[in-house]
Amino acid sequence: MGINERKVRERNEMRQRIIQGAIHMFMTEGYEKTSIRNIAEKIEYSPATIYLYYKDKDELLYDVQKEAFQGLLVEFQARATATDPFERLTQICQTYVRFGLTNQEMYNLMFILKAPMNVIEEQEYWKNGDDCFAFLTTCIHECIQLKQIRYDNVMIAALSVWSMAHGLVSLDICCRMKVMEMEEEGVVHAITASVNEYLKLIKN
Amino acid sequence: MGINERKVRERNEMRQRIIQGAIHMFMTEGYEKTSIRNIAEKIEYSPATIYLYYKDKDELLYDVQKEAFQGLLVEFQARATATDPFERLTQICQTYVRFGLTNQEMYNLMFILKAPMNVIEEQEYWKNGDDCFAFLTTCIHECIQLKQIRYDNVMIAALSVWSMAHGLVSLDICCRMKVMEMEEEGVVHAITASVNEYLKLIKN
Amino acid sequence: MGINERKVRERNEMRQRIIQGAIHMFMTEGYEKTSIRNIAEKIEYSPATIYLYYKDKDELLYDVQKEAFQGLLVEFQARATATDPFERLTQICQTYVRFGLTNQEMYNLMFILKAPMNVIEEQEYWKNGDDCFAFLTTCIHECIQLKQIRYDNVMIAALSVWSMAHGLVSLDICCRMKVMEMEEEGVVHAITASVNEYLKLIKN
Amino acid sequence: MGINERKVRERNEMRQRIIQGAIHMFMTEGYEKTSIRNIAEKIEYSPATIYLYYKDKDELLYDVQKEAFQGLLVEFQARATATDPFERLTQICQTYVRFGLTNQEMYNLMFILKAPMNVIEEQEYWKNGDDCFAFLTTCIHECIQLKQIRYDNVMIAALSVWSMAHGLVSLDICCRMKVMEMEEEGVVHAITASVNEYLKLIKN
DNA sequence: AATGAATGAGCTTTCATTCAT
DNA sequence: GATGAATGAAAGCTCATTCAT
Repeated sequence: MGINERKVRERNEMRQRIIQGAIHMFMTEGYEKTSIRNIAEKIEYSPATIYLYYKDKDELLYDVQKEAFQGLLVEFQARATATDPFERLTQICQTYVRFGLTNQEMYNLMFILKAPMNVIEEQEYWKNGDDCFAFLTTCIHECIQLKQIRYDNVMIAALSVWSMAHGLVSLDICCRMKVMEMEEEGVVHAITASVNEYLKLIKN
Repeated sequence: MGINERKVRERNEMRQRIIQGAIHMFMTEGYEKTSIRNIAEKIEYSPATIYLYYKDKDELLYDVQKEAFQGLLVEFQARATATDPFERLTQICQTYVRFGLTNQEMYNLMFILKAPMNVIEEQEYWKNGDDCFAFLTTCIHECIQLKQIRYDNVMIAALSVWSMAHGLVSLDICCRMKVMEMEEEGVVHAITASVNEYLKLIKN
Repeated sequence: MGINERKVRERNEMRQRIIQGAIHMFMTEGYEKTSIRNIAEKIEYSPATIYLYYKDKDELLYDVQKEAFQGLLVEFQARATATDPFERLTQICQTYVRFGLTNQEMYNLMFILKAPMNVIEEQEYWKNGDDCFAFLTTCIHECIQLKQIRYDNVMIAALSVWSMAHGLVSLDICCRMKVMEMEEEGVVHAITASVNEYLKLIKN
Repeated sequence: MGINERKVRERNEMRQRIIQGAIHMFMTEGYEKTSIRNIAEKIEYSPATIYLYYKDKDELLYDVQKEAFQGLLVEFQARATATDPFERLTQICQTYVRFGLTNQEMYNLMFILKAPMNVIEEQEYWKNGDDCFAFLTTCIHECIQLKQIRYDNVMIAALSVWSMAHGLVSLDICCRMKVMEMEEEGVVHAITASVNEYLKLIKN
């Protein structure tokens, strides 16, 4: 028993080391320059070793993404704690945007890059995003039941809230905010304002 | 004068040829498989020739992006023709979403990919997206003046509308809709519904 | 004694398991995709375990080859049973060709691939092929004694018969029959015809 | 005109350089250790350069094989010059065997290795081996017309002669002659003897 | 203006093998 | 006896870019 458990633990520790190496490469060098070789070098193992833990690069990226989502969930649980559903929804939105803007490379991997999605088979759904999405959905469900928001369909409401937040964050990350003649500071302010306006709009 | 004009014209014609080759590669093979070599092959010139017209790949992509935006503008001008500002806003949103979902690779280049944005210098703004954004802004400006929508700040309103639409389209393109257990068909329906709900919400 | 015998038996059983795994890989995936790792996976042992039973890959292949030769010998014993030597020679040739064409990957290992031959030291002879070759030689010896064939030297005759059969089979396996403009079916027919013609030629 | 011709010539010269580099690697290091990188290093070019002249490794090997066949054809033309068809057939066989035994690695590439055959599309035939095979076929055709040999079908006869010679040479090259307890010298003698015996057998 | 030729740098992946446990 | 963990070495291949002509 103990021996098996140790083995499993060690295996997980190694996977963690790889994941952390990948995250480090992402954050310091960006996605483009993150290769299996680079990650291996970073954690001081040979490239071949990584293939003992991951079938291919996409699988590794998928796990890195999973890790990133756990980070977002932790943020949600720490910052979106209000008992009032609508108040909590506000906190969720603010946390989401804040997370995206401060962890741009991770956000990229979580919501924009295609690679990690390749491991998801046809007809299957995207498990990594599950818990965070459920966190949002649950909250919205409560909002609707209490008639706090002007949506009646949970799915549509959840998708809308998420899209608004994602739209704002991703346009910024992908540098598209440069259409507007604004300072960096102004952009962040506009994003926040837009989220708040949106929340006001949907409030009953 | 005549000679110079001809030269300029010829130069532009060649640039067009390159751009069209790139667009063709994008649409038939996708962004990942679009390399300078592939484009050159497509238009039956040597890779080196492309470098006579573009400093590097990013500059070329920037111009392809510009072309793509002209396409979107044409769509706007053709489909968002209502004289009533709010009605026109509705048409703009629908056209945008429709364009994104039917030209995914081009949308990718226009709003998601980082590469073409590298040419924009610090402090400069993003000229390619200009006209399309102005089209939206103008419309929203009118909506606000006629008090047709519940926003009062043009910038915030424009950013919000755009973000909502972009959020929906890009989450789909980037396969993130897979969190929700929906058929492909259902997804498109949900996107449309979300846009419509949003327009209802902002309507005065 | 009993203990030692059991150990030897167990060791042989394990070797058999490895060999059978290798054969399975050969036949289902072909030689190119047969790696130590694949074999180990197939028999559900670790790659390292194989090295407890075989010094290196070549040694393992040598043993797989030995097994394959036992298969050919069994075929000879089952199908080349005529008491008349020349008739038996005919049966041997037909069995050989048939075996080669229906077990191409194994034939490759037995008669073409270099790897398994690396274990044979200088000055040593090739024990794996021994029994099968003896089966042929014995038969030819009888043919010569009864003056049924137009050869007088057993070695030369055996080598000739073998070479003719091997030439035909291996040219087919190695795709060299493609010089001739023939259908797949025609090729098999030509091989059979060539063998028969050869037997007619050497018959006294 | 002159310019184009020079370009074509230079291109062929480069291809020759690559081919010769490959041949050199083959002969000094053997097939297994001949990689694109190795060849590139040998001729002091970068690996990428080779891909300007050959689509992939198989295509290069196909061309090396072509070169090797030209070498064999030259040998045929130099050594198989008798006007009497049967005599010429004898010369062909002897030349073939001699060529195989003295250029073992090239023979391997020409008649045994699978890689160069991958470029041949389904339904197509193997052009590289064409001329040499025709040289043999023509000769046999004449033999048959003059009733010098005991075969009546040209194809069967050609295939038989070739198979006998190839069987002898390839069994030697692939070290299978080690079944027989013979010195290296004895083996060569046995091969020669077998060819001669065969020729005697088929002679009318 | 156009290009043929070339490359440095990089990629993902696979393999036979070793060794401490 | 068995293995999990690890790796050095190598493979084929692609790309953006440069430069002499």
